[in-house]
Amino acid sequence: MYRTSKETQERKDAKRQLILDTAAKVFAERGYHHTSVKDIAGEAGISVGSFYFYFKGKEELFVELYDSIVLAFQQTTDMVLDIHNFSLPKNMTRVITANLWMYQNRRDIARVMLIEAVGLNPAFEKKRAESIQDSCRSMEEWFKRFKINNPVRIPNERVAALAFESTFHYLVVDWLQSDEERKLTDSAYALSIYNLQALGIQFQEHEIQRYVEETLSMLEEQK
Amino acid sequence: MYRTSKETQERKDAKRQLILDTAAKVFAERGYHHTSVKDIAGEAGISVGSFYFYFKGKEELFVELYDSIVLAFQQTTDMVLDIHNFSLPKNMTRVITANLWMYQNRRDIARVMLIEAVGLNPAFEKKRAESIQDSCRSMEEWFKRFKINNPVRIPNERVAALAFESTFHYLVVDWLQSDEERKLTDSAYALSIYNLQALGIQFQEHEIQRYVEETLSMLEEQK
Amino acid sequence: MYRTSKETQERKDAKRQLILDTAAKVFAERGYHHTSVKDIAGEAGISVGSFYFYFKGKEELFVELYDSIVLAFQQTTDMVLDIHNFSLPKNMTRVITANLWMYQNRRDIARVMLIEAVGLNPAFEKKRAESIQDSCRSMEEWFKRFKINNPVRIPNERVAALAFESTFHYLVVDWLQSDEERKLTDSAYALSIYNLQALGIQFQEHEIQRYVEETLSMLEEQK
Amino acid sequence: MYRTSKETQERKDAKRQLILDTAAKVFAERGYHHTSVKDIAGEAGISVGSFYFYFKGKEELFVELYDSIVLAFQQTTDMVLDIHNFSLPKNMTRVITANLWMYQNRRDIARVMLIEAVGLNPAFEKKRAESIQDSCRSMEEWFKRFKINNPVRIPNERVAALAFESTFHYLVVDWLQSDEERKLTDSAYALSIYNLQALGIQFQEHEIQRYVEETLSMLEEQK
DNA sequence: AATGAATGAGCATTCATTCAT
DNA sequence: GATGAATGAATGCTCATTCAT
Repeated sequence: MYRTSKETQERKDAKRQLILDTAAKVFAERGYHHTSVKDIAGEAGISVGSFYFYFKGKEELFVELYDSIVLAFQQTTDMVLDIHNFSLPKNMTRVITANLWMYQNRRDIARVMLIEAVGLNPAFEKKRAESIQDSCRSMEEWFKRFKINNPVRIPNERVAALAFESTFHYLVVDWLQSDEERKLTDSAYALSIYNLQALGIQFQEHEIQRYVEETLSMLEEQK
Repeated sequence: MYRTSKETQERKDAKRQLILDTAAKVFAERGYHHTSVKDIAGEAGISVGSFYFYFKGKEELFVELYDSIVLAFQQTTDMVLDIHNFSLPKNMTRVITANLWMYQNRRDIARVMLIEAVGLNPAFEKKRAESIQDSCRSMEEWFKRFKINNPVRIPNERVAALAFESTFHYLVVDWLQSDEERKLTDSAYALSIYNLQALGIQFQEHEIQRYVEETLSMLEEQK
Repeated sequence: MYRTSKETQERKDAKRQLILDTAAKVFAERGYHHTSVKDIAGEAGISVGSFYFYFKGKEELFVELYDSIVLAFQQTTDMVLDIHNFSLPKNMTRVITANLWMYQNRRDIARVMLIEAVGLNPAFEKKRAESIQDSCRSMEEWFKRFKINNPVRIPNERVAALAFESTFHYLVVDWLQSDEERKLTDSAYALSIYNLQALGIQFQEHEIQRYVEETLSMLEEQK
Repeated sequence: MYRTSKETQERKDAKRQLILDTAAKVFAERGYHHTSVKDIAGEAGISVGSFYFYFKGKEELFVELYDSIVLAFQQTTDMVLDIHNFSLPKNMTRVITANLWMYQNRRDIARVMLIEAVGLNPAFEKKRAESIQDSCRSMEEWFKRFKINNPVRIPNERVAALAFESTFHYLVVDWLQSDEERKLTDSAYALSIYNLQALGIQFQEHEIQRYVEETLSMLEEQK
C-alpha cells in the first residue's frame, strides 16, 4: 500500500520492538531452543500469525535481535569513548565499564549474547565470529598505534585483542548464574586493571577508578 | 552372571567410547540440536537401539561427553604442572600451552566445549558454571598465595581468575572458524605474556618461550 | 480476540466431537493400545498436528471420551427415572433397560467402557473405580431407604449395589462378541427380574414387562 | 536331546512356574502394557534370552498365565462342590465363597483376571469371552435342571448365568482399589444371598452362613 | 493487519524378539 | 541351557510455518 503513513509505520516499528524485547526476555528465560514462536507471540500478546507478519521466522528474529544488541553495544561504546583527548587507559576503562554496565542493566540481553547466541547453527556461528572479529579489529588498531609511541610488550596484537574481548566472558556467565543482586559493574575496576596490565600500559590506579566512576555517571544520565 | 569375561567388558567399553567419540565429531559438525540420535548411531555404525543400550539418552550422552572432556583437561593440566619447583610463570605458561594444545588436537572437542556445551538448558548451564568455578578456584588460590611474597597488582583475585580463564575463549572460537590449518599453539606465547603481565608477574621472555616449547614436547611425547 | 464468531467456535466444537467419535470407533475396533494417534487422525481426516491442537494427548483424549460417556449414561438414566411416583421396581427396571439400550445403540461405546477402559494404567484405574463407586452410592441409598418400609433381605447394601452394577458386565461382553444382530435390550426383562428378586423386592411380572417397553419407547422418541 | 531326564524336566517346569508367578506379580503391579519382558526377566532373576527359551513371547506367556488361572479356579470350584448331596443353595454358596477366597489369596491373580486380561487384543478377547461362556454353560445347566423340580422364576437361564458370573466383578475391582486389608470373603454371605434370591431359590439364612464357613475351612486346610 | 486452525516432517525413545557366544 | 548385546519398526508428541477468513 502506498499510504503507509508515518504514523502507521511508527506503530509497526513499535510492535516489532515489542516483539524483539519480548523475545529477548523469553529466550533468556527458557533458551532459544526451548522457546517456541507460540511462546513469544503469547508473551507479547499477539497471535502467531501476527508474528509472521513482522518477522520472517524464528531464526530471522534472533538474528535481528542479535544485530540490534551488537549495535546498541557499539553505540554505547562510541558514546563513552573520548576520541578528542585520546588515552588508552581512559578509553579502555570506559569501554570495559560500559560493557559491564550494559550487561548489568539488561540481564536478558547478556544471556542472549553470551549463551543463547552460541551454537545456534553453523551459519550463525560464522556471523558471530565475524562480529567478534569486528570488535577485535579496532582494538588491534589501538594496540598497534599505541605501541609506536609507548614501550609495551604485546607479542601479537590479534591475540591480545581476542584475549581482551574474551575477558568479559566467564565474569558475566558467572554473574548470570548468581541469583543475588551482585553488581557486575563492581568488577569494572579490577577487570580494567587486568587488561591494562596485560598490555603493559602505564597508568595510575586512582585515575582508573575515576574513569570507571565517570563512565557510570555518564551512562546513568543518558539512560 | 557367568562368562562376563574381561574381554566382553572391554568390547563393551570400546563401543561406549566409540559412541562418545562419534558423538563429539557429529556434534562438532552439525551442532547438538541439529544432530539426531539416529545421526550419531548411523555414523557410529550401530542401530538406535544399541545407542540406547549404552546411553540413557541424548542429553545424558552429552553430559558424559562433557564430563570426560573436563576430566581429560584436568588430567593433562595436572600432568604438565611442575609442583615441585613451583613457579607461577612456568606453571601458568604450561597450563595455557597445554590447553591450546588439547584444543588443537581435538578440534571437535574444542567445538563441543566452547560452543555446543553453551546454552543447552538451564540444568546443564548450572553444571557448566560450576565447572568453570572449579577451574577458577585453584587459580584464585595460586594468585592469593603468590601475592603474599610478590609485589603484584591484583585488585580482586576472583575477577582475575575469571578473566584468565576466559582469555582462551574467542581465541579458540576464532581459530575454529578458520578453515586453514593455522596452529593454535602458536598463540601460546602471546597468550601467556598477556596473562602474566595482567597479573603483574615478573618473567623473562625467553624463559616463557622455553616453557611453551618444553610443554609441547612433553605433550607430544605422551600422546 | 476479535471475530471469534459463534460460528467459528461451533466448527471447532464440531471437530472436537468428530475426533471423539472417531476415536470411540477406532478404539472399539482395534483397542486402545493398538490404536495410534496417527490412526485416529487419519480416520478422522485430519493431521496429527490438528489432533494435538484439539487434545493434549492420546490419554487425555481417552479420559475425555470416558467422561463424556459416563455423563451420557447419567443423563439418560436421569431422563428415564420417575422420581415423582417413585417405585423401586419401576425405576430399577427403567435404569436397567436404559443402560442396555445405550450399549445397544453405541456398540463402540460399550466396548470402550467395558473393555478398553479397563487396565489402562493405575491412575485411570482409580478414576474408573471412583466412577463405579459413584454409581453404587446412589443405588445403596435407594436400597437403604427401601428397606425401611419393606421387608427385604439385603444383608449388605454396598455388596448389593456392587453386585447390581456388575450384573451388566458379562451380558454386554458376551453380546459384543456375537456378530449377529442379537438385541441386547431383549435381555432387559430377564435382567430386571434377576436383580429385583435378588433384592427381595415384590413385583408383578407383567408390570416389569410394561416398564421395559415404556422405557424403550421413551428412549426411541428422544433419540 | 533325547536325554531329558525327569529331573531336568522338573527343573525346567519349576523355572517356567517361577516365570509365570513372577509375571503375575509384575503384571498386577504395573499392568500388562507397562511391563516389558526385560522387567519380568529381571524380576525373576533370569536373562531375557532365558525367558524366550521358556516362552514363545510375551503374549504367549500371558495366555498361559490366564489359562493356568482359569484352571486353578476350575479345580478349586470342583473341589468345594458337593455333587453327591447336590443342593443348589449349598453349591452356589460354596462356589461364590471359593471364588472370593481365591481372589483374596492372590490379589495379583485377581488383578490379572479382572483387569489385565481385559482388552489385550481382539484374539484374546474372543478367548476370554469363550472362557466366560464355559463358566456360564454349567451354571445354565444347573438352573435349568433346578427349575424342573422347583418353582423358581428365571425368565432366561443364559441371562441369569451371565448375571451371576458378573456379580463378582465390581466387588473385586472395588476391593483391589482399597489398600486396606479388608477381607473380600466377608462379602461371601451377602453375595450368596443376592444371587440365591435372584434365582428365586429357597434357603435358610443360617444354613448359607454355615456353607460359607465350611467352605473357608476346607480351603484353608487344603492350602 | 490480525487471527488461529491446520499441516506434517522430524525426533527421542521404547521394546519384543533374535542370535552369536 | 544361558546370556545380553543388537536390532529397527513403531509411536507419541513438537513446532515452525502457512493461509483462509
